[in-house]
Amino acid sequence: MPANSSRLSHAAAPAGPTGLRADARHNRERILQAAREAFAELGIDVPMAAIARRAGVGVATLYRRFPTRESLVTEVFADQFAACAKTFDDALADPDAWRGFRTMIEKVCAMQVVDRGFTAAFLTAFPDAIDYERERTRAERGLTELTRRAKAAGRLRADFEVADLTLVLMANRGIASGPTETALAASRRLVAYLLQAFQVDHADPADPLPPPAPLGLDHLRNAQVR
Amino acid sequence: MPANSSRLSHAAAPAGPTGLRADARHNRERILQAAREAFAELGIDVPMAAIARRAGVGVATLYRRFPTRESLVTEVFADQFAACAKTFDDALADPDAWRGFRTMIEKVCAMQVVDRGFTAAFLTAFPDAIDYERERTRAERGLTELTRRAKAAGRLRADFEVADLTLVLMANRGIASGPTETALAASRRLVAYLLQAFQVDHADPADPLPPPAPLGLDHLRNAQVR
DNA sequence: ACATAAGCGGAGAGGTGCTTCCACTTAGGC
DNA sequence: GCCTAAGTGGAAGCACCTCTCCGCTTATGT
Repeated sequence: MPANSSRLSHAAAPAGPTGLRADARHNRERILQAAREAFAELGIDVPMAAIARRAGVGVATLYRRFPTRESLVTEVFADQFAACAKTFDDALADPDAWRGFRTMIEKVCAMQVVDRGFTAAFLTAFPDAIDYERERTRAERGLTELTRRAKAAGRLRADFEVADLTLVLMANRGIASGPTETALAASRRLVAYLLQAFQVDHADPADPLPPPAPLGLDHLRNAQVR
Repeated sequence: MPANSSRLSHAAAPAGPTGLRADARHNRERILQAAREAFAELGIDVPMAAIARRAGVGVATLYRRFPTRESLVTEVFADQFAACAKTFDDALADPDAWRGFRTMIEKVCAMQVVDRGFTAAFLTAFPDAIDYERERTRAERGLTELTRRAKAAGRLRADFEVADLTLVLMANRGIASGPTETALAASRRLVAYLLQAFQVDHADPADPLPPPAPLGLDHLRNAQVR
């Protein structure tokens, strides 16, 4: 690749961020699809080779396109993020503050169970993936607002903290093993219990909650749960 | 080792199950101690070599004494089991059925958080470790009785299922990452919420729980949570 | 059609953990 | 003190995963 620019007609192509050859672009898609499936089924730790095999390409191709596991995960869960963000927006748009709050929790927890690795990707988040950072801030803002509104509507107990949402996600994560159907049923029941406990008329002044743990969404990082 | 039994005075020794040479017995203790620490700090997946190093013995020694990781875990968590069993007994002995039920949950959850790998050992349980099986049956019986009594006392909601206790443990397991102090605080708060939801006066007939997931204590097996 | 850069796959280097083998050391009964 | 079986540690054989290098293939503009 000499700096000599006498003829650059060749490498021109679509020039955009997707300036890939047609076949390469196609392969990229296949890899993403394969990774999506593999992550969902086996968790984010699946060997890169397994993804490559499933995609029908060599490992080298995989690595060329996504130099790090992180970059692959980031890309794969991009739309999952979008879905998650949409969930927040929907919740915020709901005129019934409590219903918004409630369905938000229910939906996110279901997502978490159905697609293993989603949480890991979203919250465990590789610290330096910029987009994640942005999304997370956005998420945190939405959650705060949802909480505020649900309290204002007089349905959410006053001693509920935004950090408790992290608590829910972490707890729900513990549920996400075993066959999806079972896990989903378990998750639904757990969430139902928790939502009942979160309602204002269930707070018992004679029996106050222990202080909230200092948990931010980023505390799901050290995912070492086994 | 010729079958010739002309002089068997040698290999006699204490003959009991602990018929080990003094130094070997000593090493065995050191291994157990090291394993206990390692499991608690790093989880049950710590490399065998790490345990050996910490114990100041060679890997071979470790493997000779505990041919499988399972056998080591079984041995290490034996007393932890005893503690757990005692918790059940205490709970059953409490004249206040609800208090018994409640403190049982609180204590077990705390144990689960403080000593990672405890759950894994106890519930994930290697299917064939006989003692575990027995302990688990015993545990299940105790839990059933505790549940029954708490309901009879009119404090525990009627639609609570014994399987929900598994739910609590699984949820709590999701909490157990991060520094112990934080995890403990989080766990305490989660448990408090759940206990409130479990009380009879919080059940809302207009808003029934989703059906319980078919979870037995043994469903914590496929521990792949990450 | 052809030249050329882009793309490709597989082999293999390097790292980590599990488990076994084997030559050496040592406890402990005589 | 001596002898022997019991015990020991480290090295080596596997298996698995990550990531890179390199010679071959193929799309694509002219």
